[in-house]
Amino acid sequence: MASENILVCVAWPYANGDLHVGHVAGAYLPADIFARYHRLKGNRVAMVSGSDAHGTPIVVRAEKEGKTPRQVFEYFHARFLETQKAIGISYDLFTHTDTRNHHQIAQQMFRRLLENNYLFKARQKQLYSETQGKFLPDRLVEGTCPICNYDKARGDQCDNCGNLLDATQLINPRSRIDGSAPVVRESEHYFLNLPALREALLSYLSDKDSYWRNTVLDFSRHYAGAAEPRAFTRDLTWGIPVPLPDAEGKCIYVWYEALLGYLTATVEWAALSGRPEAWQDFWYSKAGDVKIYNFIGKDNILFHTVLWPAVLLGMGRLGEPWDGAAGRAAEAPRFNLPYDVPANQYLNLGGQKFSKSLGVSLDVIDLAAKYGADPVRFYLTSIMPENKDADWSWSDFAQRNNSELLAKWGNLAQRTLSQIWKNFEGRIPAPGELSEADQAILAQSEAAFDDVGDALGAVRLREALGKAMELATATNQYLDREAPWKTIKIDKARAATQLYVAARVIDSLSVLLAPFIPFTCEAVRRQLGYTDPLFGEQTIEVVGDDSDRHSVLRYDDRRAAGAWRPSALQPGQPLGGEPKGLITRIELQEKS
RNA sequence: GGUGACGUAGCUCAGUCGGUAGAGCAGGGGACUCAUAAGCCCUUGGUCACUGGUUCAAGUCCAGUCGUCACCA
Repeated sequence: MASENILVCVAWPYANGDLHVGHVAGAYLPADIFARYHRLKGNRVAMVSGSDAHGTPIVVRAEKEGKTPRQVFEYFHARFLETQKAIGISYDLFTHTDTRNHHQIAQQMFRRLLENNYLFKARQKQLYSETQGKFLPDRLVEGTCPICNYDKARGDQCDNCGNLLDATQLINPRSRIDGSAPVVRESEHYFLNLPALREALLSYLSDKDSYWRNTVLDFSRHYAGAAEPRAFTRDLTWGIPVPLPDAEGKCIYVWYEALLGYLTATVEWAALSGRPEAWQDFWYSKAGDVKIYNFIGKDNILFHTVLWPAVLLGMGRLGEPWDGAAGRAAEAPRFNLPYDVPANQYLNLGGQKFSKSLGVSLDVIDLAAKYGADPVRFYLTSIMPENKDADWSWSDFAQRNNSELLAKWGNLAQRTLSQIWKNFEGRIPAPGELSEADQAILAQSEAAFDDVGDALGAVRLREALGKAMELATATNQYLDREAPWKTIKIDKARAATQLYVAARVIDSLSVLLAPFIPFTCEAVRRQLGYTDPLFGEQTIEVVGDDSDRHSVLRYDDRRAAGAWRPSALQPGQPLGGEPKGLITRIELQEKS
């Protein structure tokens, strides 16, 4: 089968607060599972994301803490790198939006959209703070709600009656920064002409019925069909400046340049890999063998299914050369649009939304350190909010870990390998003739590569994990029926065959489960005596020259030897030492 | 307010073209003992949110209600 190019785009975390398990369950983990599967499958994979470094909340936080916006975002960016490494999110590149590369391409985007007439200027009324000498973002204004008279309504929405507001309608508006009263001023902005792209967007959305989630599709179509122009610029200081002489003090609206990060991160990844053109293999459709997947949370759906495709369509004839030197080729390739946007719902904690300010949070690094990355990954996959919101429960976490991950998978490897270790000098025993039962379980393990693979390919991850676990259960059943611990007392050759068969299925399982619980699977692989790893290595590196130095997460796959195919375990292979338990029991005390 | 999705056993979820509900875990019972008191076998749990409609027949289609969530100047 021809190999595919799979671009795994992951939502960009906003760098003004730590990540929590909700983020992991919603976007990063599903993306990682999916990317690992495709790597094992032998496809060309690039998984990219980064920190969203710009925008108002970072400026506000910086002002509050007496820091620069850069200091704030760099602090969280560094923590993002550690967090994602700890939980094993295998980005080919996790960068950020304040790189030279990103700035340059974002300004290119703006120019091309303007040239192609998808941006137009219009005046907009906005609240202006005279004490601060700048326009106030809606959310930084407070006042009395014109609908319900609640006196602490925010500029974008009233928390009391729930209605969306226009900040200029607020009665007695005041700045949330210094309490002063802002005035209404007109400001000129660029707007993205979505109506002009409506037909193209609806056409793009027209063939997604068979595989898009129903939480995504109808919603997107409805919005695309009624799309109005949307502001593309903001009066901001911390962002990417609009590249026009008469646009001082205006930046590209942070959402659009953050979305562009999928493209700019791929460009940066290609450059760092020493093949600067490689990004085109994912973004320009040459042979129809490219698929772009966007892993996001449900709050971001419209941005990825409508606004981002609109930008890509609008840039449309952007040619090959980013420097523009070669001009616009008449037949320049078009950008690939997202093939699938498998948006997840939310993961809550004790029925409440994750919220740092309310103390509703779970630190990912802590969890990984205390319980191991795989138990957390396993549990989060089991409850992954693919169709509806899910809830983190400590008792459920412990139960899943002890009764499923440990009992079925960890124990299966342990019981098999320890018998081999004790009775066959620590080497994979040589099988004799295979019985029907032996052949049946081996056949089941081979079929699992298709079953589990199909579900993974369709981004039905919970289902895929369930199917892989079924094989583990079947193998436990096989062992109980065959009882090699009894056989060995009367027929050692037969016991050798039984344990060889079990070890071989476990070897297959170490691949089938690897996308979900890579750390445990690597450990089993080492115990089976392999010396090369399934996956590559994640590293945090500093890249760029003096004026553009930044830290990134990278993935080096040169040693990766894993392949999505049934085990060909060699008899005689020495085990990698005395088998040890893979999973630790979780005993719950105080937490519920 | 508008749009969309979701609401099935204690928990997490399946239910394809409509034919009176399934799995894993938890709970109960049993035989074994290689294994981290794990594994295996058997088993108890459901007015499928509510109301009305279409139909010989609805968890499954239609309308409405309630609840949850997200998005929308």
